[in-house]
Amino acid sequence: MYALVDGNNFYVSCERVFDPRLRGVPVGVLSNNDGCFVARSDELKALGVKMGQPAFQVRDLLRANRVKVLSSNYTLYGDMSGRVLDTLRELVPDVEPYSVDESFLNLAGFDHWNLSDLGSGIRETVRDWTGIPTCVGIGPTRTLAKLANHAAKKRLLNDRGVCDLSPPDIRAGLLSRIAVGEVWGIGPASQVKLNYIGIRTAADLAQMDRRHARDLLSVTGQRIVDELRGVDCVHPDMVQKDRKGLAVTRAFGAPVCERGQMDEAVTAYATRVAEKLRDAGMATMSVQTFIHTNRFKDSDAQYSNAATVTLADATADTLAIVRAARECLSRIWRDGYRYSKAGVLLDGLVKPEAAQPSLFDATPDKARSQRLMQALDSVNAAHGRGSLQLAGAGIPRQRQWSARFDLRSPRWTTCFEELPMARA
DNA sequence: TCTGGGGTCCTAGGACCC
DNA sequence: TCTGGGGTCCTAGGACCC
Repeated sequence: MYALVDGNNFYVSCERVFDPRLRGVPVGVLSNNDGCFVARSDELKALGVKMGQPAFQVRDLLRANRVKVLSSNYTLYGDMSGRVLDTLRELVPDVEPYSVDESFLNLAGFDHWNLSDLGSGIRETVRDWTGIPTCVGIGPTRTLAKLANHAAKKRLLNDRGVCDLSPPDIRAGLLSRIAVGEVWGIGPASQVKLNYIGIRTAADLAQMDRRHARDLLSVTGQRIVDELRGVDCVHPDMVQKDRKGLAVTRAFGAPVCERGQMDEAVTAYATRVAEKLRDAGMATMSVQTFIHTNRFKDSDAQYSNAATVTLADATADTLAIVRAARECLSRIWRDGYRYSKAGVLLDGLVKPEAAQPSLFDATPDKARSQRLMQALDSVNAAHGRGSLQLAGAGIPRQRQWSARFDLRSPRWTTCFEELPMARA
């Protein structure tokens, strides 16, 4: 059996832990650049604001209903996510983190427990220890646990925030009440295909011929059918593997029209992605840079392009990655456009020790590079990210391209200057 | 005026080889 | 009119996830 524990409106709940004024009122958290809603409280959902909806489209609604709108505070959410994970690990030995707000628990060894009670206990403990409300779904496979979690959130069986689909009869009844598009792995495109042949509910999909599912939706579809029937297929993405790629991509706070500005942005993104690379303990063989204009502005001339540099030697050196990213940019840059976004992507990551050395030893002084990167990382760890950076990344306060976070809450848990104050 | 970011897997098709 | 066969590897693009 598996349980899926999922934070309710996670980003909103993180904000509410530290600001009681946000409780009981409509609250929304915006994406980077204060663009789209990425988290909504129940009150905001009730007003009809959709996931991913651009904020400017609902400005009047937000004002009329005095909606509390916040920029995203990823530092806070990351820290709270870690606290929830620590709590879960106190309760169950085998925890598989799945996303910032979701974890699967492997309940092997809990056979003699009442699983509903176990789920309730987990909810209460997480709530008490971290302040984060969750829902718990339980089922024989991860796909069914995920579906159970959906049912718990929508209160399809009860309003206790826990849904246990381990009894087969309850499972069969519930699956027939859930649209096929709610099943984990069935997105809009697959849903259209399935509906077209008369498959509308999760129960219909569970009864579908496996081979037919494979023809229609590839092996992924076949796996989903098996999982819905209770056959554990261990989703490949659940197995802890080394990361394959890394990216830093950002929309600009204001359009970029000058090469110098773009050079700064690409340098800053490449610097950041190199930090993430070293943090993951990996090295990269290839660096890609892309730039594009605002596709939503029909009145603007459109341009989009990307270039890739393949390195002779796997590296995690900021200088080498920045150099490659800027070389890519010089190949794709065209004057005369209003660019809205750029990104630096690393692909084909390798463990540094497993990297195949180049025949021509392109980086003869690896030790020197490593010492330099260690020095860079330790200064930035001690004094905050960006304390020590390449001159080409521009001066932070003068970056016209950097994203807006006008409504960001304090970093309550990770920054001494921003700790919450209590008076007694 | 204003429309996110960062991942994974799968498949088809091209390049290349003998 | 006729224009090998059968591999492998790599990449781009689609679909999906949160």
